[in-house]
Amino acid sequence: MSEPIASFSPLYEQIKAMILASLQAAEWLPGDAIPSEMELAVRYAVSQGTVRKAIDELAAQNLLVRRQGKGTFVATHQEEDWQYRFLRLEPDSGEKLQLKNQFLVCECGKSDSHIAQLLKLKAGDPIIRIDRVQSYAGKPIVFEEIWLPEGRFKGLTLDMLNAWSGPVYAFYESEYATHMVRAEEQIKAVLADENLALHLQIPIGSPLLSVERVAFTYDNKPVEIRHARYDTSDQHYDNKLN
Amino acid sequence: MSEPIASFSPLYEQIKAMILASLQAAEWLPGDAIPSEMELAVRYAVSQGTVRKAIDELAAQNLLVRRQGKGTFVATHQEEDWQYRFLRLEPDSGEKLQLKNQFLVCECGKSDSHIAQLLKLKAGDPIIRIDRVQSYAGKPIVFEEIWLPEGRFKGLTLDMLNAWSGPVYAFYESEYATHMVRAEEQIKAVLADENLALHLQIPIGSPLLSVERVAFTYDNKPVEIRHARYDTSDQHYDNKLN
DNA sequence: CAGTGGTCTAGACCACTTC
DNA sequence: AAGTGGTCTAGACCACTGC
Repeated sequence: MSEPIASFSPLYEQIKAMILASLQAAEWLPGDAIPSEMELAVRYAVSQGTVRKAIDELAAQNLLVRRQGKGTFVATHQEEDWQYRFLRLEPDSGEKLQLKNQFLVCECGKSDSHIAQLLKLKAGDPIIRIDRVQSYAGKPIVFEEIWLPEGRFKGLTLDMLNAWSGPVYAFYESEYATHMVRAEEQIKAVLADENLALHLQIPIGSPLLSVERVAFTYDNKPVEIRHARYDTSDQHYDNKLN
Repeated sequence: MSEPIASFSPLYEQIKAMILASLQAAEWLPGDAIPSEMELAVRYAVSQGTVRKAIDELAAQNLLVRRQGKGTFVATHQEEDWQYRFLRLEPDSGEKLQLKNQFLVCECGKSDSHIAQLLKLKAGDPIIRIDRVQSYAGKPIVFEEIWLPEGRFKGLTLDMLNAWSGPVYAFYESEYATHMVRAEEQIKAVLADENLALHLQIPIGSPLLSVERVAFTYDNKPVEIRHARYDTSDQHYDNKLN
């Protein structure tokens, strides 16, 4: 009888947990429809309203997408309007940002202690390091370093990346069954060093936005580190506060 | 019979609109409890569940705060944990940021066309301009210019600001019945000019985060412009992406 | 027309706060 | 014990999609 510590957990939370487990277990894949509310209600032996509340919250977290008349779908970075869901950079003009990708480096190495800690690995664990430049209107405006745990992204090569057109998160999804759910960014202002100046074709000492991102999958596991530098001469980082 | 354009509006949306209207009309003030779900259900002649859904969404937007057993309250910037709800700056150390305020300027003038446009005024309309510096651990790290429409903030003086201890948004709330609901920020990297270098006690040419904010009240009306510069040597702008 | 999600209701009961 | 929000149910009906 001793219901210990966590004093009380509503039914819909348990349903949420079970749906989440199915997502983690890849029982339903990104883009797929999950079973209807009625089916899930039967499966979990609860009322439709309870399933509904569970799905509502998962949809609010952007893990699921509801489409009236059609069903409820697993969120995917492949979708049109999801393409650059985590990108907050925006031209000052208000136009839509269209980025052109160029991958420069993709090599395997050993992680230093900083990256290892962020990815919850041990220092020295094998890691993939990618460099890329992104251009807008012919001008390079983003230089980005990416670190991935080699275990989850075995066999990744520069050629695969350059063959891919579209967002990197869609690539991870389709090639490595890894769906990014959320991310945390830490932003600073820095000065361009020689290397950055070269890649972004700007003078040394130009101000740049430094954006360090950790991205997470379903189980809240960090699986990607990014360190981007944005040239914000003609664009800005856009943020809504609620 | 001609239900025109907006084809369909659920009941709870209409309830939301009516609650919002009461908030705008200051029928319930920040910090106050609004009537119970049952009372509202009677008032609007709908079921409790419908009122509930309306309140749920307003609470999700941080306009209302639910407290089990106590009631539902109008959100306020006076609350402990709401003090710096819109401030995303955070020490790299992970400690809690404790800012010390110093107001430098508070003067009335005429708005230029840029500020006027953002505040939806006419160029030349009277406007209040405030400068301040904020320090952490004895070091000045934020320089901020603030613009307010003179109409809504009549009689604001430098002395009033310096007499106030606490967040500016709590001040607006208690002195000018103006509650901020959301804000939009545009962030860039810039270099410190002579003036900024002086205020932040850093070398000219140091990299700074430029943060331009527009803050809105209930009716989606912009009522405050801020242009802040953050020294991000030992702190960063923290952002969560979902 | 059948199937999906979306809205609305009415009622029971639980958890938390206050008196 | 009374009052608040929180959970759960069962059932009716509406809106949208696709066959």
